[in-house]
Amino acid sequence: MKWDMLDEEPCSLSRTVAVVGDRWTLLILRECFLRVRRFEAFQSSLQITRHLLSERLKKLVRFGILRRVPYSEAPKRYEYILTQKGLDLYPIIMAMVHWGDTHMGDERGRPLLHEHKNCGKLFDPVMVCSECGEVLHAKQVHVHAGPGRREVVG
Amino acid sequence: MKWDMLDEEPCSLSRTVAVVGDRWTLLILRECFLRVRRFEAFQSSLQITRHLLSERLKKLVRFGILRRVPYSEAPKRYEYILTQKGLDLYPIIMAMVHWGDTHMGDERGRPLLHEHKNCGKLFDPVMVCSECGEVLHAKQVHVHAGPGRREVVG
DNA sequence: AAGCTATAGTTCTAAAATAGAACTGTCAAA
DNA sequence: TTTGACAGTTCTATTTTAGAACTATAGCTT
Repeated sequence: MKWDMLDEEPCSLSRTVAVVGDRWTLLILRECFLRVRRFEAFQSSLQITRHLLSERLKKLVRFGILRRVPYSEAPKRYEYILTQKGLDLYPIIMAMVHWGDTHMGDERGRPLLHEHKNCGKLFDPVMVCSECGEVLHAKQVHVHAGPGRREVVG
Repeated sequence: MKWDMLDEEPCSLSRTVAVVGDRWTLLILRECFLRVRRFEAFQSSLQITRHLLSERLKKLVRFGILRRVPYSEAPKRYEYILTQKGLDLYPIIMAMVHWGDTHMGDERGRPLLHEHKNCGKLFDPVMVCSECGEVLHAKQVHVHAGPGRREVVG
């Protein structure tokens, strides 16, 4: 499979993977959610090569996940800010953080704790059914072909 | 950064990314959740090269996400089955599917629909706070350093 | 005015990962 | 005895990534 075809597959997972399915992109997004916005800041906190950082930021802008916003004229400088489409990636990032907390921890405990401002408590993210509110488990879900399905499933 | 160090970073996202942060691994996991279990089945449905498929399956077994279970003696043949650790990746996969449904759809509609067996309805996955049950948004979450934090955040 | 620093990149070469195809080994069925 | 299914492994060519150096703009320092 060629990767430039991945975002046209009849599969929502493939299409998401086409955009955020590589290591650096996910780490860049982590920084975005931690309020990092500038080229140098991404570079020094991630130790990513400048070349790849430049590439990935362009791609995220192209897909509408980041906006490139000028913060200084003369010299022209820009920062990268999450769009709504980008903010909507939050559940993906949090699901990954939570899985890492649960299954990849060491004896030192969690690197970060998350507080929900609405209720004031430290929390874990939980995925529930939009209809009944119950916690979701893979085995309780049945998959149907939808209208956008062609030959490949997903 | 070297990728073999990524799973030792003091960051749960990095550690998760070290395991499932590449395109083929995520697509293989999609197939796992769609009940695919055998080498040939993965290969033909994904069009992945046999070399890489072999590599990725080994890695997923090594990290305890898949179990390699014999289903035939003479000739010895195995299938790959999600462990509990693997099943726990479901929220990540579903979050990606949902983002793709929302932001990467085309005029044909969704490729797949999901039915929750418990309530019988077609649903979307929603991420909520474990403490108060409210829907989570990035801006309502405050991040604290936890005990396992060293220098890098995440 | 000349030189240093900060920021945001681009360009180059070497190393690593992936694609694509062919090959191996085991056994069952025709 | 030959063919086919299954689960890989091995090989070369191409693409991607790493790592370092370089470019460009402008402010600040001496």
